[in-house]
Amino acid sequence: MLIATWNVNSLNVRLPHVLDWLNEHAVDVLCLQETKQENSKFPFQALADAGYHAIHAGQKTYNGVAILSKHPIQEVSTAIPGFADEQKRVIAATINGVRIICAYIPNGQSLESDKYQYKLGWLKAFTEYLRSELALHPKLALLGDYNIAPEDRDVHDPKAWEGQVLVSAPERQAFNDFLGLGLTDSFRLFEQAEASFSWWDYRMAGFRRNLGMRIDHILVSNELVANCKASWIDKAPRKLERPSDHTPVVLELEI
DNA sequence: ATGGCCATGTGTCATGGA
Repeated sequence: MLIATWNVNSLNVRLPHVLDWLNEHAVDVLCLQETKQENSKFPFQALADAGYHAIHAGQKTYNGVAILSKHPIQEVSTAIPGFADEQKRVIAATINGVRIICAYIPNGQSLESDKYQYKLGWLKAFTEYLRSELALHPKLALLGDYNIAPEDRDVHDPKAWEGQVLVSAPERQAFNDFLGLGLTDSFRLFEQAEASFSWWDYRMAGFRRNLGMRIDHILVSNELVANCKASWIDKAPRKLERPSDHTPVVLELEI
C-alpha cells in the first residue's frame, strides 16, 4: 500500500489540490497537517465521494490533523494521552494492521521563543507516547510535518541555518530519540537525489531556486523496514497555482 | 538584483508559519 504525508497549509484552500492528487495517485493512506479548520468544516463528504474514509482533529485557524484512508479506520486516537495540549497536532489509527500516527510537531519559531520551549516539551511527551504505541503496535508508521531537518543534507544551506530552529541540537536529538525507539527514516532506505526537500519558503523564490528543507518524514518501525519498497517526494503539487509550501512525501509499503 | 510570501480572523493590520 501507498502511504503519504502532506502539510496542506489550510485544507479549505487546498482541497482541490488534495482531491486531484488523490485521484491521480490513489494512495491508500494520506496524513494531512495544518487543516486549519474545525471538524464541522472538514470536507468529509467530498472525501467520501473520492473513496476515502477520514478522521480529523481540527481547530480554527491553526494546526489540525487528519488521516484519509481507502481502507477501514480503526482504534482512533486524537491526542497524546496524559499531555494537556490545546493544539490539535496528533491523530492516530490502525489501518490494514498498521498503526498510523499523523503528527504536526510544533515549529518553535526561534530558540529564544516560548514556542521553542513548548516544542521541546511537546517532543518529550510525544516520545513517551511513541514508546507506548510501539509496544502496543509493532507495525507502526509515523508520518507528518516534524519541523526538524534531521541532517545537514536535509538543509539547502546548513551554514546559514546552523543552530537555528528546525536544526538545533535539541531538536535533532529528539529526532534521534525517535530512531532510538526503533524507528527508521524510510526516505533514506533508498537512493535519493541530492538536495531533496519537502518544504520551500514562499518568499525569495524558494521553490524555483530549491532553497528548501526536508522536514516532512515517514518513520517506520523495525518490523516494517523489510516491507518498504520505495519512497519519494512528489514535487508536482508545489508547482501548482496557490500551492502549499509543503509537498507530499510518499512511501510504498508491501502489505 | 541580497528583496521577494501566504492564510487567517481579530480584518485593511497582527500573528504564525519555517
